[in-house]
Amino acid sequence: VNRALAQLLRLPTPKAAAALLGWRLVHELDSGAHAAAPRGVRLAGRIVETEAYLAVDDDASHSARGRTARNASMFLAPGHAYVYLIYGMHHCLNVVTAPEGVGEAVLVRAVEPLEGVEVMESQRGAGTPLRDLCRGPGRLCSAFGLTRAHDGLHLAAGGALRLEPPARRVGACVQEHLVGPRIGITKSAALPLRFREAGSLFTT
DNA sequence: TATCCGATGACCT
DNA sequence: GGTCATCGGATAG
Repeated sequence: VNRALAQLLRLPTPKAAAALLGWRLVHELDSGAHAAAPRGVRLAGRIVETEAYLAVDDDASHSARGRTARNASMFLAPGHAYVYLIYGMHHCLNVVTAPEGVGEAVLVRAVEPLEGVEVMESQRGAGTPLRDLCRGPGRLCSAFGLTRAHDGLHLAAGGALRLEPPARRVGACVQEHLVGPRIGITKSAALPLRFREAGSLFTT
């Protein structure tokens, strides 16, 4: 459906992770689903931090020990969402990459809030600083209302949850990104597979 | 069936 | 910088 996204997701996963910086994550909430959103609301954020998880030589990847009920969507075709529960209480959103059957994905670690900030605040807790609304994979899922119910959805199928290309304004595309080790893992911890926008105030 | 532990976040000092 | 909440998947027995 989205040619640019399909093309991006054909890149090797680390390159795709870097290229997703600047893209927008969009979630259109059902009308009436939230008190603060009586007519339906569009939540949107600009991706500023990602991590790549690979199918080979990556023990930190959920796909490292094969396909299970939990990680099945990681093996779907590129563009699907892989959403999982971590530490029994937080959710994390991944964008599936690599051809169908190959378990690779990009973890979306942080976005810069663009639209629907009031609803994000209501879902994250009143008084949450703007900078903290979507800084961290669990926080952004909380702000966007993402759960296992969104696991396996396709992000370029015109549904409520989708990715949209960077806006055509100066600075919308990420000019420069920083590369470093991934966060919160113990296995394959040294691999340089974390990407964040240089200078962003909204990264972890 | 039991045990271990994680791609985290909130709150404390 | 440390602690803890909280739970389901993976693995071992």
